[in-house]
Amino acid sequence: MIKQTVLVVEDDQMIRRLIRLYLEKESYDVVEAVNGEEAKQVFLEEHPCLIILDLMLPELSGEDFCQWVRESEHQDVSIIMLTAKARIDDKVAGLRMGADAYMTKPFEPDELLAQVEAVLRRTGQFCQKIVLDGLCIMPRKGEVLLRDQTIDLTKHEFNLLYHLMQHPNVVFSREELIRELYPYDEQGILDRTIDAHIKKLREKIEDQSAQNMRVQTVRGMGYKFVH
Amino acid sequence: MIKQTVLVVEDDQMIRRLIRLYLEKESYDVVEAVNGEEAKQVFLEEHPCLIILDLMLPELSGEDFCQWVRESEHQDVSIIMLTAKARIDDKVAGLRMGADAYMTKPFEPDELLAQVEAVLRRTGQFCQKIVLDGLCIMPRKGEVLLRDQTIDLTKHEFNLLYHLMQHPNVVFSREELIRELYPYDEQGILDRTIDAHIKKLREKIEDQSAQNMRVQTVRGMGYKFVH
DNA sequence: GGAGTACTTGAATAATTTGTGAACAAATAC
DNA sequence: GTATTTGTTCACAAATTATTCAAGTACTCC
Repeated sequence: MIKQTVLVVEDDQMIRRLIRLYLEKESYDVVEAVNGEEAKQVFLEEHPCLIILDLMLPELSGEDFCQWVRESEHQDVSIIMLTAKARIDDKVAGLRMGADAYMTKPFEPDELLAQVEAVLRRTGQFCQKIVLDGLCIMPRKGEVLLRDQTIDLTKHEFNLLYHLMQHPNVVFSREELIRELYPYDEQGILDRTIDAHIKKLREKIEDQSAQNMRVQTVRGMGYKFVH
Repeated sequence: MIKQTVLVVEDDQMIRRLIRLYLEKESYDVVEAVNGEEAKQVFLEEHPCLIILDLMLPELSGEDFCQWVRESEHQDVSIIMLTAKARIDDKVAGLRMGADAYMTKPFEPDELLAQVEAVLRRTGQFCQKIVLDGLCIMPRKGEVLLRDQTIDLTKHEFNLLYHLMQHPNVVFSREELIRELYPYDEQGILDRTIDAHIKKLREKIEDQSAQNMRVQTVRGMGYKFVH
């Protein structure tokens, strides 16, 4: 359920689709752009973990887009360059420009996946997020966004929400949640304590306008995050 | 200045020497091993931040050494695989085994250097500088500029800031920061010590006029550099 | 509708977490 | 070797968060 978003910037629709299919099979979230200008926009909206970037683009070249990313707010995103050029100089230039890896077309999808995996092994954990119904939790940033607005949660509220959002629609007993929140010493914590945390969590993440809550009580069983 | 040791594991003396020369020209510290067994020993003694690993080795194969490293205490070291094999499957297997990059012989030294740079940039040992909100840190020079003014940081303050700035907005627990600051002997260092370093760091890098600090406390979780 | 159980809630209290200055220790420079 | 800088711990205050309790509300099953 934790997804990593990959932005594919490629003007050839067939290749874009191919990459999307392979990535989705490995359960990445895929977003696309067909040129550099569109890529900028999508990049700012989606904060992808990884960009797969064709260098030959209309409008704004891959090189320029790469440079723009490296000067941007989220300069730490990973970039895999993809191009028909096979000359060493291009590869060196691409890497020096800030790419993490460089692949030449035609490429084996398996090789691309292996590259994606290798790159995300290094950087992936920092940009993981779960997005459900306008609520976005980013475990490594310790941040929760409700409709793009940051909301402050305490440690236990955060961990509670994170655990529930990792398994939407699954009911967890209070006992299980206690074990989750107090990994070392859960003894003596009462069920009522979980109720109290759920209450404070709800105050922060529920819209009172909505008829049904995100975190729902399952009478006699526990709580679940519905989606 | 952060010391960067590269371990070259390669049985062919000429290639080993060639790589050493190129790396030393870029002022890396180079250590060598001619087979997997020797590589283990040197690895444990020198704690390199990068391994350039030939796969065809006597005694203990590159694959086995790679696996051993990934199961070891310092499993996060970067690995660039180097081999005469050019088949896609080998490349995929190498990357899946935990390599960060894969190069086939014969290789262009420039390309190898570009790969080294790209890999180290990603694991945070290389980059020339990180600039965020008027604060610029240059790891190779060991220098920090606040609005173009040099500021003096102690070793720990520097490493702390560098690690936080490498991953802006990511929360690091005190425990993680201790591991980062005391890579070989973290035992017995208290959380309070990190607080003390953060305090002194803040005195040096925060403008008291600004309402929110660059280095922020995330209660119950740790610290992060916000951007 | 009533009894019984399960959940919610707000307030009171307890516990934890962080900031801070001072003291001591260790490392480095002179 | 001494002086200076840097690093670590300690102790306490302040702020925040966690937990429990008790009373109130809602739900379910007869």
